[in-house]
Amino acid sequence: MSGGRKTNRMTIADVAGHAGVSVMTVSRVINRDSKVKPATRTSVERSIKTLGYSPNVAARTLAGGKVRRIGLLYGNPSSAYLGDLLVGALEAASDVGAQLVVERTDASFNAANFSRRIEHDWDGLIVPPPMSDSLTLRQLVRDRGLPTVFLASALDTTQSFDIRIDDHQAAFEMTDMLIAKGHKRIGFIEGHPNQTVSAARRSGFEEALDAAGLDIDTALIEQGRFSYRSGQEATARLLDLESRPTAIFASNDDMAAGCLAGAASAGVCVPNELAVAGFDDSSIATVVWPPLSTLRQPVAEMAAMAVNALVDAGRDGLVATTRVVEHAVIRRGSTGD
Amino acid sequence: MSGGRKTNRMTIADVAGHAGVSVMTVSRVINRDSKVKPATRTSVERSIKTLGYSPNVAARTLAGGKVRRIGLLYGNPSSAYLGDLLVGALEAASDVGAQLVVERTDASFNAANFSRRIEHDWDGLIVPPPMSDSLTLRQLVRDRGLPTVFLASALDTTQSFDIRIDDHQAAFEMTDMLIAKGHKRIGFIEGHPNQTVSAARRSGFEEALDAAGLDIDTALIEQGRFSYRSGQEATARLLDLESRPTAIFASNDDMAAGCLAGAASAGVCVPNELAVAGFDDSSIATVVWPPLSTLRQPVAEMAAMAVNALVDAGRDGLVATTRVVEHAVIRRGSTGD
DNA sequence: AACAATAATGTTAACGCTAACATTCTGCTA
DNA sequence: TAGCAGAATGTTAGCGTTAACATTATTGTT
Repeated sequence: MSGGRKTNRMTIADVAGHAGVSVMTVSRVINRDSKVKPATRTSVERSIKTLGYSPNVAARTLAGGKVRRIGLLYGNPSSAYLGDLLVGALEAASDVGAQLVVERTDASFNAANFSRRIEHDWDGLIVPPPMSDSLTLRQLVRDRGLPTVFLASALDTTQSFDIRIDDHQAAFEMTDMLIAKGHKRIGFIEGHPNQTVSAARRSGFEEALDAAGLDIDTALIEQGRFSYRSGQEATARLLDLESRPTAIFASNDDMAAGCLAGAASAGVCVPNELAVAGFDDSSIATVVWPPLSTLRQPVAEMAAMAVNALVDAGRDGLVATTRVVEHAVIRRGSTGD
Repeated sequence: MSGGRKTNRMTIADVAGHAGVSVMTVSRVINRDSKVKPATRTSVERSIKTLGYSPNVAARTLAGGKVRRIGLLYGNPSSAYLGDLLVGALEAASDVGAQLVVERTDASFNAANFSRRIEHDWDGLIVPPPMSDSLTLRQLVRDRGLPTVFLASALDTTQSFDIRIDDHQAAFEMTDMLIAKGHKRIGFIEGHPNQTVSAARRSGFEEALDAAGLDIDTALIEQGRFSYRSGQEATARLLDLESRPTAIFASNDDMAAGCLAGAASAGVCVPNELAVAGFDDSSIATVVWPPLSTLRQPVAEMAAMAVNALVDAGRDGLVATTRVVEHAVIRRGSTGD
């Protein structure tokens, strides 16, 4: 058996030896201390990679007197997202030896209880949707001075640190792709009215039509709520129209999946008679048939960025900015690709 | 306020001073070591209470040489599971001051590279499905003496530490529920032939029919692969039969969702003309319409149990056992509840 | 009463890391 | 080219706790 209590896990000393520097230099690299020569930093980073080293949280906490605890609010019902999010955050956290503390919260979070958590449990916070659209929450963390990263909100703010994709542009590109395939009557299922990304995606859709010289027919635009059911119902209505759309662009994958079901029960064959596109590239996209063409946002990377931003900001606090990351149009069977 | 992280918290030494004993005696009291005179124990406990002392998790884990770093293999494509799993594991880990290290692995994992990780990166390992069915992996970790918990495998082994539900019994109960609703012709969509739970679930299904005095009609049993598509296709075949089933029990929720789609395109109304049941209570279950009746396994708790088992076992290694946890039949719209 | 056992307690050295200070390089001035 | 400021790196000393071993009480035995 493993008997020996002395596990030979990599320590900072091993890395130091491998890189031919002192442990302190390694520590500086890990902690993003500025006073390290780029060449040294690179070499140390290579050693870290080679040896598969990752810092020991307990030791850092003990020695540093600090706690690098990052809270992550979750409660996303369409929670394929959650898996990706956690994986990305966890990987980044383990690289820098931070601890991830997850917390379930619904929209009606309790501000008092929340304050206590801020006080005692978190040194930083990551807020994914739908909570990232909460102005109350944004205000609260700003007041309390808690470094916080908001994910995937289309809120137009310069007061907080946000990481998101360009939803407008993304929707534009997806619509453009459909137009390029020859579709002229494209249905659109809008997202939940409470979430800021909904409007951004819709405006991207409309701009693309406009740019292609196509009319914006409001009869083809249905209000959804980001749920499978709402997508299914919206589709039923769209397929009931005098002149049916030949494509439907749903504002998320859940609704696109609902759309597929709606098409099936209306006896409409996807993608031959109807092209369907989703948004998010969540796990549901490849679980349905045909697999959904959709728009990928790099959820895991965004989470990793959030962790790194918080860790980097440790000393000086987070500077309010919005980082817009790359998205990608993913073509799959539902649009005949 | 929250700025002052350098708290003058009580340490074990303060308690020792106050009680007039050595730090080690205090440590023994805290750790419930038997070899402490009752009088001493009482006195130390009083001092602890008086001073409001509570042990420092970081220092304990550092000094204790217990399991600190727990690997978690992921790569489950139907990854609503992943979110739950990570949340459960993360919560438990943060309670005991353990560190979670996630790692993506596909079935064709590289044994050599894996060994290195065992050597350096993990003190314990959690293996969810589908990897938990890998005999190769089981052998590997056993050889290397790495404490490992396998989740949700129906593999019949006494050699490793497993946490799972009773798939056979669970499938039995679900089937029984359908029978109780008056269904006499129940279709069954079996899981992927590579995964051990598939057979367990099928045998539970068959036993329930048997117990109710119903025939086992092999025409009503379709082979699936745990995917939406396979569920959809199996359903198409089942609904094509001379005498259709009035209910279909799919071995997981993905296939049940596919079943819903298959029913819709065949113009069969769920639940009026066909009851549908799934298995797992994954997030897809409540995302589709009607929401799926399904069988819940407490994924988050199982993950938490795994973390705790690994931490507890730190000293003496994990004793091979199988822990069977409670499942529950969840009734929702797809069976008319 | 003297002496093993055994129980109870104490001492010392890690655990892996970082703060604070110490030292050694750079590049650049005069 | 000596000399110096500042950048880069190194050294030392803990952080609070427990493992392992060392020592001292206590008990029972003859």
